[in-house]
Amino acid sequence: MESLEHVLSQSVKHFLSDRFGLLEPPLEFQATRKDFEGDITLVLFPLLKLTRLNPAVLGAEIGAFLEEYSPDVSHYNVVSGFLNLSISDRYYLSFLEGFLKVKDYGHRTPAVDSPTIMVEFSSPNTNKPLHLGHIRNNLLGHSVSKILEANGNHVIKTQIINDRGIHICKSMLAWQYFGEGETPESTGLKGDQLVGKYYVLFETKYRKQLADLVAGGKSQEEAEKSVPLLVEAKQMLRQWENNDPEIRKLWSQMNQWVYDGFEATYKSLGIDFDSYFYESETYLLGKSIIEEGLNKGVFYRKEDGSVWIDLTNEGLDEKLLLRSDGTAVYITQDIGTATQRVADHPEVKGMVYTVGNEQDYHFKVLFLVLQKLGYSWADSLFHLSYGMVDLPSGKMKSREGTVVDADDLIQRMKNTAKKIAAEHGKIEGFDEQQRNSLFQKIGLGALKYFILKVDPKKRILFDPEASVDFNGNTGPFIQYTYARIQSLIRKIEGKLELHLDLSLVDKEKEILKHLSTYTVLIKTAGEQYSPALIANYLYDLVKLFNSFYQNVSIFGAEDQKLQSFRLLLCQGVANNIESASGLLGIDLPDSM
RNA sequence: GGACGCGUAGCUCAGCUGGAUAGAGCAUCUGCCUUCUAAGCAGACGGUCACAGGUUCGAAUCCUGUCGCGUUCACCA
Repeated sequence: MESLEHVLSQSVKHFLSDRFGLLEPPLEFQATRKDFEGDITLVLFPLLKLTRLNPAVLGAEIGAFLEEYSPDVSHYNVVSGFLNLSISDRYYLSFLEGFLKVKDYGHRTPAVDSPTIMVEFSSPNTNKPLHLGHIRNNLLGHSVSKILEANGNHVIKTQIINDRGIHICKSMLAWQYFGEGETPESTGLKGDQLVGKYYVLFETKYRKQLADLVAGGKSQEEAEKSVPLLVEAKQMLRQWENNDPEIRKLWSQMNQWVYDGFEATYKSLGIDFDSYFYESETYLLGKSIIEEGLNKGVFYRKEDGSVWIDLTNEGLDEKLLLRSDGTAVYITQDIGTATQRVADHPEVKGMVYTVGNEQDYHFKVLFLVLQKLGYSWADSLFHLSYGMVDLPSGKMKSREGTVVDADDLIQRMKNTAKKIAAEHGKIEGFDEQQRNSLFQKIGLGALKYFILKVDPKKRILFDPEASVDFNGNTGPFIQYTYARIQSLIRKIEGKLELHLDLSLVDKEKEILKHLSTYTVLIKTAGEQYSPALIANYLYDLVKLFNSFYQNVSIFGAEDQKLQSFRLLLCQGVANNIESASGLLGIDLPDSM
């Protein structure tokens, strides 16, 4: 179905062309403001100069034309420079008819030849558990994946796991010294929590040794270089790089513990991946591409042997790509990983990197490098950059123990859901399993919505003391509305038929108007990689619905036709809540 | 110092490529459960859209400058 705006544009263009000879007139439609009569408004200002008419006259001419020739326009009024058009109820009713016919109205199903986009998110280190920052990353990446799918793309969800380096050696070393053979099984701890415990222990012991050295008369600088634990950790990293079997074995085992732990967290977040890349397998990649770039003259070599790219023409700096000793730096590896991904998945046409905004500069450089190397896919790279999640006390710092642990937080959200549900007392008939599933849905719904409703590029202030709200502009509000509708739907007897010759009240029409913007919303959310737009849409929808629900009687409708329509309207809203919530990864309960 | 991002009600946030009197939630205060789920609805209170210029019929939105907050500019990742 063509959008209303499109249909009206065509008519108005027709008119302006016949009447004034205007071929490409600037037409700007917007929703009519509440205080005025009408549904959709044409802004006349841009047309005044071109037609040499004053707004009242021009508005009346266009309005009269539409009223006569457009079946959708029932009447019009002109207020200052705005032509307000009232749209017929029939239009909205037939819109609903079409809306109900398809599942996930407004979403496009990927076709065989649709583009494939790789979305990277999460990408954790393997030395400690996930925290609140990762939660934002995961929720964003996962939601954007779904939004891109809804826009008709194939999506491969992936991550690059930072599984090697000094950080994991620290955990390994501390475990060797102090672990006494502890395992997730023996302690009952999640694997990532266990490994994280030894990382923290390493840091504690390290600082103790450092302090002792300084107290023993060494300078700070000298001491930092000679702390025995750190020296050993570095030694361990060298052994790892030399493929020392013992070290590799321990490394594999501890990483596996961490992966199992991460999977449990992903599972409770409702998140999954299609492919995994490991830094241990990709960190050596990229060097050959640097050689290529040298040959092409994209890069240059300094006297000491290091390789650089000059980005001063792009307003950036000169950037190191390969150390003078020939070893790779961070970006070397990223160049390698990107090309590896396309080698593994030749169908990939674009990539999205979900990484915090502190790496904005890095990705600018990376994308420029890849473009200059001439890869066809390099123009379709996007850094999904997001703001930090800060605490009232400032930045989260693992060293100061102010990190909000992901598993803890999820558990706390569930507990809050449980507490509030108990206060409401509406779940008497639920068995244990139903209750748990409900608390899970609501607690996580609250958390996901809380994080996703904020524009990705803004930082989020998160106060762990002031618990996330469950009233107002929240996930549970949306879930609650859905549950209310399900309760209505359960009461339906017989088959519902939609008649198009009804007269609608404002509250009904407002909902239909809102639903009719969904298709454009999905497109915009995809273009802007923004789950926040979906969240805000959902909130507006649910608010409109609740106002309708509380002010218009559904089963008390005057006649059968009207009752059927209202129930179908509820059905449409429920379907739409389901579609949109799905894009945010928010699950919906049938009752709560 | 250069670059990038942000600055809207006491707090947390919306405000699309400029459009009518800047919107929600939380908090505070009023009403509404004998009728479809009150995690709700109806309403009140609350704003020099950081500041100053500019562009124009019109600016929270675009441009310039200033201030504030954050990030970044490593042969770290």
